[in-house]
Amino acid sequence: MELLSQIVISVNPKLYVKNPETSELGRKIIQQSILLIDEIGFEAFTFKKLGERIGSNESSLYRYFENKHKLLLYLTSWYWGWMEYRMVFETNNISDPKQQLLKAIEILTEKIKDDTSTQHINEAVLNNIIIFEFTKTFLTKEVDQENREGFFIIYKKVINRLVLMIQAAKPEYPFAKSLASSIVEGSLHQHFLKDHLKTITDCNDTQSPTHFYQHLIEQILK
Amino acid sequence: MELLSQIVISVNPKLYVKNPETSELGRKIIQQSILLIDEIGFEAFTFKKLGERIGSNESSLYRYFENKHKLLLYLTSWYWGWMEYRMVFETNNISDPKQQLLKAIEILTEKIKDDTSTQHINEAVLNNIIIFEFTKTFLTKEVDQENREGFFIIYKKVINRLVLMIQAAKPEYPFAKSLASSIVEGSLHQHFLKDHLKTITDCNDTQSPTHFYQHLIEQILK
DNA sequence: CAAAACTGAAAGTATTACTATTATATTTGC
DNA sequence: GCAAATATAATAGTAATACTTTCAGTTTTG
Repeated sequence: MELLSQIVISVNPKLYVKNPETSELGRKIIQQSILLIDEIGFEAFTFKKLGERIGSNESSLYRYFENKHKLLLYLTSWYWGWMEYRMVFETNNISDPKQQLLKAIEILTEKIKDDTSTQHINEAVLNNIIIFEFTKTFLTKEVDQENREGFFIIYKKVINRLVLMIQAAKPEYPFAKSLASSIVEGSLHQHFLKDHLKTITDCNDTQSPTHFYQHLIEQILK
Repeated sequence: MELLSQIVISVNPKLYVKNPETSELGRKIIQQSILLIDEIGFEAFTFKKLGERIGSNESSLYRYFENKHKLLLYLTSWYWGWMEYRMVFETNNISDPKQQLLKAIEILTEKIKDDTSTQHINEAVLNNIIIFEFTKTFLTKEVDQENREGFFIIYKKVINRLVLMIQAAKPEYPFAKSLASSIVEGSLHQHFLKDHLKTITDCNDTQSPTHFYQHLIEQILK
């Protein structure tokens, strides 16, 4: 589904030195970093390699992002901002709380296959990066400070929107927050297992994490 | 609860160059690496720092482990081996499938508070490391090869034991594997959120991840 | 008691993750 | 249209990381 030909997601300005959306080089950094991180993994990814790939000098990239960790936080924030936008846009015309919740879970847990929303961001590849790298962005010794600086605020907003939908569908359920965070993190995990540790998941080409979590929600709402 | 004063957990020999259980230096590496990784985090952890801490040379540590990633795989394998042992030991006298399942979930999701089983391994601190670092051991580009080499086999055995218990309690449930992997990974995640991103979990000092998952299982078994 | 195995000390290498400086190119504001 | 400001590129440099190698001394063991 085509939402808007050119959507703009705003990301915490503390994550960049210079806003990459304001120049050609900045957009190239975003576009190519997504592809390069997907290809070689975040550990092996360096600004030097990215510079070589886009025909730019390493030092120029440091004028946009302090370090590669901040760049990854930028990419993941953009992703969750985009997800929040889709979540609001695609559920606001559904009046039945249960149906709205099921739709939100579909949006949050399905694999992204298309690259439609923006020129320079390939959302399908970015989704792969989220599956592999998102968890690592907060499993660090700096998490408390970075949380205080608001680096995870968009992600928490997404979770809290899901919490509200769970509460609307079943007000007496006592673990709405834990359930919401479990679903979002858990679906990334199930996507990973489906591709790499198949023996400990039921998910495959015919049964997606979306089915698992929608089935789970049906049981809980009963 | 005291299981055995000296339990021995066997770990895939491919994970080490020389078995650390066979020498004083080896046991010191295990003991102090757990404490140091917990203190400074795995990213900042180096063999040089560990060497300084235990009064040994960096090069000596490389005679036990190829690199710090393998050392972390060793520690996490030991942990899951210990969990499997506890899971079997503490549930085999429970005949009711539902009660057995609830007990297994308790063991797998509760925070480890004591350090009772072994001389040189502090299980409570190791549990903290698992919460912070375990997910990162497989979210790498090398996961498929390392999986083929059997580096995650003990973890998969733990999940599969839980799968069998879910199936015994409710044979018609269609997502036993995904549920089992969700519970184990998810409880680590909930423990993390409880300490660092409190606004997106219901877990706290009075309500633990164990309560959340036991409540969830009750709903599913209905 | 000699050989083998283990440990420590020191030095060396390639890479990473930056920072600093200077030169050049491009944009913009008047 | 031109000066000033800004952006980018090129180069060099630094400290730390993640090892590897060599060699010497010490301990274990058959």
